[in-house]
Amino acid sequence: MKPTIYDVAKEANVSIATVSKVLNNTGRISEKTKNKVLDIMKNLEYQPSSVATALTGKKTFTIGVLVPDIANPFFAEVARALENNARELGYSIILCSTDYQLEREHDYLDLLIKKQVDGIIIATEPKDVKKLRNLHDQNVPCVLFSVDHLALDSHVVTTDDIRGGYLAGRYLCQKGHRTFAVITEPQRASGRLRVEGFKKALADEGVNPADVQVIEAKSKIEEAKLAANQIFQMEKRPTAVFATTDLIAAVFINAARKAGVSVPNDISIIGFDNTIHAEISDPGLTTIAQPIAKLASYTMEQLLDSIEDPGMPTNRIMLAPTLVERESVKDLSS
Amino acid sequence: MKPTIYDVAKEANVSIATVSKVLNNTGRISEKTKNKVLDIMKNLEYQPSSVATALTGKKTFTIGVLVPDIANPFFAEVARALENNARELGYSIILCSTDYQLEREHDYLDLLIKKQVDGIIIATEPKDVKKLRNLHDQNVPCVLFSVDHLALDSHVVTTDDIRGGYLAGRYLCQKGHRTFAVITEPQRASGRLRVEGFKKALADEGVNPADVQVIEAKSKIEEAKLAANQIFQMEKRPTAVFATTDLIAAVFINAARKAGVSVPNDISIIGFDNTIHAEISDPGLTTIAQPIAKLASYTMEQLLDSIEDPGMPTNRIMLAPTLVERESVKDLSS
DNA sequence: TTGTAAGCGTTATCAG
DNA sequence: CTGATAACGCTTACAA
Repeated sequence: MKPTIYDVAKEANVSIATVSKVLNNTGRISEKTKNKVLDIMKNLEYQPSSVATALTGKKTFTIGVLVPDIANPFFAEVARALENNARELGYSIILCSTDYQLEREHDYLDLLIKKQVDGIIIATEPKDVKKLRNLHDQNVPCVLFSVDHLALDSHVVTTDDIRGGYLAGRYLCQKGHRTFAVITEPQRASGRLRVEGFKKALADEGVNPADVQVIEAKSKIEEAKLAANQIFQMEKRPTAVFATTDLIAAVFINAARKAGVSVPNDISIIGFDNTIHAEISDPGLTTIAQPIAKLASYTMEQLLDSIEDPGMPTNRIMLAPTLVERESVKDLSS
Repeated sequence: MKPTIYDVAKEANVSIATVSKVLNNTGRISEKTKNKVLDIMKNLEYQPSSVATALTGKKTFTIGVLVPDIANPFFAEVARALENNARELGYSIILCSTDYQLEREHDYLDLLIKKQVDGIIIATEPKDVKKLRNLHDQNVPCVLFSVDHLALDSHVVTTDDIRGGYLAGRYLCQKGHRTFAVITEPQRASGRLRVEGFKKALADEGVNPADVQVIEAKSKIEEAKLAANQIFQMEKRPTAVFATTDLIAAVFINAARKAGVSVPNDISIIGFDNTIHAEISDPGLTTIAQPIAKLASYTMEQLLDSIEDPGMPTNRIMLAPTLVERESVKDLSS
């Protein structure tokens, strides 16, 4: 059996209270006994049980992270960033990948509550407001990551999607483009916001947003391929395309090659997220980068703050995306 | 505050023992009180604290998963598969991404022990045998996933890498190829095994394995690019290349295009892992698929079994990979 | 400076 | 069938 605090106490001829105190550096204890206890702990390879600690101390130092799909490169990056932050702060992460299924999300939420996690980070599109309200009522601190929902008053840390779309639109216009198509995920609020920002940029640059052809596709290979081909067959083919995810854009590039359309010579494309797809595709994909590391650290900060002070006002933090220039957009202006 | 078993008991005018019994369906209790208690639990939205349960019952229903990098598509898939299995079996997963750093691995291992996880799945290359022995001594069930180490006698579930390499080699030979290069990760044991199998296949097909040019590269974009270009500049350029990861192969394909070398017309390539890179690349990458879902379910099974019976003999399970044919290999035989 | 004892939310063993 | 009560490993007043 693993040694307990009692084993250490017995071996050191002190009480468990004393051991506890040297463990937590609380109270006052003589250097001598302190060292003795420390020594013995080392010898026995004593590790305090955080289960027991949690039962008394009320904290588990564990937080739950809900993502729709950990195999999606964006969320994988997110998970890595969050986990990194958590580790540095002494927390560990229970990973919950809902596979876009509401039921799993519910199950996980219940599970996390049972496990007494100190907080929850939600990166799945909030469909069931009730359930989330529940969390709030149960005093489980919770922050929404890169998703938003006005009906909820929980903390939110997100990329400024409108601005991201705007950046994409403005960039394309500045490169001399005037006719556009957009491929977007209709279910995701972020997708809609990105398109909104995109159109706003066009308007500001004097292009009629109504002329933009919007095609809907989930961020899956097959759907993206279909959407791409739809664009190649248009009679008035646009000179530039805005895809609201890198996966869609990467598939677009390959589909273009297959259709005998050259990127960026015949058609330009800009993506969103700056995942590995953008880096690996050929030509390299110009894209809007979400500041994942920053998002993650702000998220953890919000979460920990509201663990400390559950009554704190709910902030909505919106971080600016940036444009990463590669080779998928042609300059038509010169 | 969240309701406890005492709240339920008081409300129902029974003892906590009774509540506990209806909760676990143990002992005998009248339908009537049972229903009463059940009702009240529902009303109060009572969730038993699994922290308290863990303290008595000795099980946390949590397992730790160590991966080198969750943002690597292969490990992301692995995490998803493991997590899926775990969820179905009532376990949750603490995700630990070590970023290939030994120190982090140590820290995580200590953490997991403190958290009293019921078991640990290790998918990182075992560098420090001592630490793992420790786990064994501390009676923490543990299974190695897709890595192996003869010095360890823990459970192992892995792909038959030698066979995978063999499949790749045989396939290329059957397609009429006779001159080869290999790009492999030298640090990973799996990389070495894959190459070994590859050479074995060549030998069986009458090709001298000594003629194979082996180039080393980590599975990173930059290194893969370098390795690819090295091959394009060879005076005796091979007709086929075996890359021990899909990422390397995907980068190779793009580098080829940039170098004016056509895949598969001028040179053929075969990858390993069947990640999203293989699917998305153009041309589609012929590759060796690891049976991730199966690996995951066997792993969980081994782990749970050895949680039940810590003394069980340590199995080494090796699952067969399969070849997934796409368009990156040219048939030279006809 | 150190020790005693209550309490955290369960489970499990006995009695009743 | 139901209820006291000890035990799990630790923290934290409060005593000594």
